[in-house]
Amino acid sequence: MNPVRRGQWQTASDVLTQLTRQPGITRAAVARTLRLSTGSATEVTARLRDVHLVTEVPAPSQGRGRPTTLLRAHPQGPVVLALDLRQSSWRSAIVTLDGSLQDPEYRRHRSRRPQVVLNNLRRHVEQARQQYGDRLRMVSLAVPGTIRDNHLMQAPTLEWAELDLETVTEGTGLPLLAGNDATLSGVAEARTGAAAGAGTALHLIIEVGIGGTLLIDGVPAQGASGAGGEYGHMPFGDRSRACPCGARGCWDLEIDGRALARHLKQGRPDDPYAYTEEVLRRTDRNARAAVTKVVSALGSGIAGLVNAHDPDVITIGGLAIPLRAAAERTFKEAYEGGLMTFHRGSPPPVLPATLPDGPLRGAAALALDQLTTEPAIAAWVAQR
Amino acid sequence: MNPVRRGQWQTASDVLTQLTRQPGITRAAVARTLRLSTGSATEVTARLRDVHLVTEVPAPSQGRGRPTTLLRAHPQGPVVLALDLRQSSWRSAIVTLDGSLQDPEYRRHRSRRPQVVLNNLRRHVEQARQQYGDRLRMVSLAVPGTIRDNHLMQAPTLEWAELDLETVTEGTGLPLLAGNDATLSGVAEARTGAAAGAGTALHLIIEVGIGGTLLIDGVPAQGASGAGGEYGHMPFGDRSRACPCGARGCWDLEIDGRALARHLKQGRPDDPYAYTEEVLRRTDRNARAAVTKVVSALGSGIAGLVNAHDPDVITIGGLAIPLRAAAERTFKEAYEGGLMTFHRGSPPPVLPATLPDGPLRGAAALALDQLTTEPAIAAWVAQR
DNA sequence: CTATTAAACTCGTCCCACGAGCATAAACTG
DNA sequence: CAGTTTATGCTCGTGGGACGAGTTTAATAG
Repeated sequence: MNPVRRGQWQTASDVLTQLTRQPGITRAAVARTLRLSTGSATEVTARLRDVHLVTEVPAPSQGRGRPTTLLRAHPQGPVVLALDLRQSSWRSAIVTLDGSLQDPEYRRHRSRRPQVVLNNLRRHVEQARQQYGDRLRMVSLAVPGTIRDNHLMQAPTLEWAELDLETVTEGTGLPLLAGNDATLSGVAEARTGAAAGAGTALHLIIEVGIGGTLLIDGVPAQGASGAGGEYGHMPFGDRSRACPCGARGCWDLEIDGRALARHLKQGRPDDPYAYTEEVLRRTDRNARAAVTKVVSALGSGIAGLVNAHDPDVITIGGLAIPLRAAAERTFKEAYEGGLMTFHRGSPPPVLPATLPDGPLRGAAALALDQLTTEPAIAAWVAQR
Repeated sequence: MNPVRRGQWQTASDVLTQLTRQPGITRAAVARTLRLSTGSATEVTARLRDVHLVTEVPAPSQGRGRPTTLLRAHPQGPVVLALDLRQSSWRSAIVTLDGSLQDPEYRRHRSRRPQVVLNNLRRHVEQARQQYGDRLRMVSLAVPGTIRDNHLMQAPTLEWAELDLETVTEGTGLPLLAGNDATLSGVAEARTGAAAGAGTALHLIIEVGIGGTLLIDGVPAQGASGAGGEYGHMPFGDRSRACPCGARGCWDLEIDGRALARHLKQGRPDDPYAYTEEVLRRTDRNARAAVTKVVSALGSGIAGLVNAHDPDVITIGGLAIPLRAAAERTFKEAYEGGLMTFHRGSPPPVLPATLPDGPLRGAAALALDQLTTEPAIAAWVAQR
């Protein structure tokens, strides 16, 4: 990376960051929020146009005054390939600087063997590389498992062993950004979803076990190697229970289908996700009691995390939404009861997540963060 | 705050930040780490000299070549008043941009009544204001309690009720930065102590209960209102036990003198800190067993936090150091046993904190962060 | 004393943010 | 419909400051 002249592209970088964070923003609005003079705004947009980073389209007029323009990603501008790997399928999209998703794809796995799946992804990357050439700058991948330095460490739902994910971009020279799906959906919520604008947000999602992330100004606390956010493996539960993760008393074991089955005195369900949905549909007393216990464990755990992190807002996703809905009162009691007294006056709201394609959007967002840095812009300009 | 010209004082700000983070750094070293050309280095230091922000003293020569200079805070440069309020005393120091502490003071409280103590602090602030005039830019205050927007919410050791701390700077127009002492000592450790250089660090300190903070690149995760870091109030403990904080099953209740007393079937000690030291001095079987239980709760709790945050390093302070030392083996087992399998290959090190005046230094560091921002520099220059 | 080395200084160049003044495109107004 | 109001965009002169090439300086090594 060549040394970039200090201050060069500084304002351009700020403008592009605004654009990714608020797609569809007008040029005048950018100038206002960045406190740019109209002269600077003219200049910086002209420069960004010249280097094929943005285009402008007339904005619908909003009252008096000369109408402004909407900033859009340039049709020959840089793009990111976002991938979302799930248990039985994967999806992808090409993402532009204004955060819009193009060429969405959805494919079911024919085989779930890691090599086969990764090979399919690699072919997809190569194809995008063919189609977009140098416009494709980065590949971002959401995975339902613990990620550490672009390696998959463990993936309970996929049932894969440790694995190097960089094979996906091998040979293309494209940088890869792999991340946990729960973390990435948290990023999406914190930027454009239910936690938009929050300084500190906590995102939690139940599928099999519970995952999540702490977000500070929209940036996930990923830890030393990117494995942060494994809230399911904090010892909120019964120490006599061993968790497949290797630890004991994990919260994970108290809040998903496995916990429900245990309360209902049944064996470990094959598919804890489907099993949870099943139990939620039941109306009998035993099922309700089991759900209540799980919801209580959920609420008090969240309260503990609120005590620790003091978030502005908590977003919950996956099964946490129907679980809470099935026992709102229990949730409220467990949540508020677990808070330190001074939080109870106005407990931070626990909101359902709103973005269905959260992991994909979050993956895209983190990749776009890279593209809008000064060095990345300078590299893009130099290469043209 | 006037709009500051974009990019103005950018490099100057970077240089000053370097100076606060590595006191005693040479001009040549700054230029290298910031990748400044020698021309820019000459220019920026000249400018900083002109506005009384730095001075240079000849550096001891280190081999061949023209000798460089050490950057020092200018004798007429801006300063911060750092205050560290403790249970039975308070201390203060004037801190300059190179992080050196001047005019250290140490006073015991004559009365512990909040109004009296705060009044003494206020008088001290006024005195510093007299002495330093406009050079004094900010007051930073470390408090052993939960802080929220410069209000003290609860302080178990001080036994104070809710309180507005801004009375301390009232009438002076000086900005106040109040923070929890454990959080601030974490800042100090992450900048110049045992966790120096860590991207993600976790700091935990046991006095009465356990406090701490998560630090990302030396910046504490303070949460929505600054009350983050109350790790003692996560439900790692027995849910049947109510905590004075209002919640149940708090970790706090498992790792300090109160826990030891419970294990030893004694009542709540008046001074849990002194009580812990007492028990640590005992060599009888009961005492050892009680300590072992507490150390085990400490180790497995830390493991849970490592699972959640994936820090590079954990620093422990206060009674956590002698407690662990009293049962190293138990600690290691509880800690490593509580980690997710993939962390066990190289568990993040748990290091004793090294800075005795951590809260004071951390308070100073956060205040200096403010002083070295571009707007603050511009304001300083404009005012002269 | 001379060569070597690392760092500082000088100066021309260029990028770009800003502000003042002017131009423009819409919506109101009578 | 013509004039007014309003928000925005454009032009251009100014100036700060980062950079790099070339030069100078102050130390050590031999």
